[in-house]
Amino acid sequence: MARRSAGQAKKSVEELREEAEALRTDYRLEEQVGHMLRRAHQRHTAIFQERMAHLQLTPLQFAALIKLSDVGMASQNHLGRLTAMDAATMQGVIKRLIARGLIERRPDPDDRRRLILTLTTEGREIAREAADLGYDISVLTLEPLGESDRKAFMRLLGRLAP
Amino acid sequence: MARRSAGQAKKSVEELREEAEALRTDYRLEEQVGHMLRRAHQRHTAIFQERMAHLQLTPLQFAALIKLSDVGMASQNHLGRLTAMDAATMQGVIKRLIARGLIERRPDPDDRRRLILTLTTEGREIAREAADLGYDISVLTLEPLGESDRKAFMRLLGRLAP
DNA sequence: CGTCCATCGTTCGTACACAAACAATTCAAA
DNA sequence: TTTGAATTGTTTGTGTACGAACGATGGACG
Repeated sequence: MARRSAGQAKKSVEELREEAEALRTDYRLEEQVGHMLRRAHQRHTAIFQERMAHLQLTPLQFAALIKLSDVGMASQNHLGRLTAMDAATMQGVIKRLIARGLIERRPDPDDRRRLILTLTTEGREIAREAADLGYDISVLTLEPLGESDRKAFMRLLGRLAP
Repeated sequence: MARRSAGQAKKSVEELREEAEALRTDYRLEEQVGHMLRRAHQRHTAIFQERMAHLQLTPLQFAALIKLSDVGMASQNHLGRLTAMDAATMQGVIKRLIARGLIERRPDPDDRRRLILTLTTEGREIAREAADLGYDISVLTLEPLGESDRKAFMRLLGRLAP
């Protein structure tokens, strides 16, 4: 894991200083997975924002809409798990979608803890339209890669996002 | 019950329904780059948080610290560009690092718009310690991949984060 | 010399992201 | 059957993320 120098008995101050120096410039931020993942994600959301501008949907609102259209209905927490959002984040996302009239929320008669979410008619329309754009956005995001690189990347990325 | 006859002029209700179904499930959220990038990034920050817990550094605070230790000194906007943060985000990150006494800020005598950032002694120490952990975190993040897959992934990811 | 334009840092508003604590409810095990 | 653990949704607090507008400064141009 962290760099360890080969086992030697004693090290001079010089050697220690040199090692420390090497260690300092050795770690390059722009080559680290985390930083690159963040930047790739930044680029993707920029593309997303641009293509989804006229629908005024954020990536998370989009995800919730699409997923809800898949499963028909779901409780808040359940939809959150399906879209990889925690309950607190879901709170805000759903609130805004309800305010826009794309989603409806009603209590579950069988379990009074639950709130059942469904799409409104308008929500269904927007979801359909958005899914089309979603496809374009994915293509644009992967544009810098050739066909086979694209497949390879998606396969590997899938293993880092279990 | 629905018998599927090959190529016919008219389509049965069954067939139309099946097509619609196929179309609906055609766009699968969990297979889209954006969603997977987001989840991979989530996983990485979880690993980061865990390993960096005792230093109490967030990924962005870490990035600013490391980069500033690389370049010695920088204006806020400049450091922001080096770490891929916009000016508004930088504001908060720097504010918290100054509050913790890891960074110092003083006006640039040559350009009165600029604020020059430098590490404090403690900031330098923390940066050094954090860089070590940074290695571990990168390794852990890429752990699900084998050696050659790791290299391939980083190469491809680099093209999506220009 | 003045004017226009870019850059610097700041603030405001919106939207994630998630830990932590909470009340209400459900469910399982003693 | 009653106690206790787990689940559901909510709120609070901290920290990104970024568009948009702002005042102050600097530099290039005619």
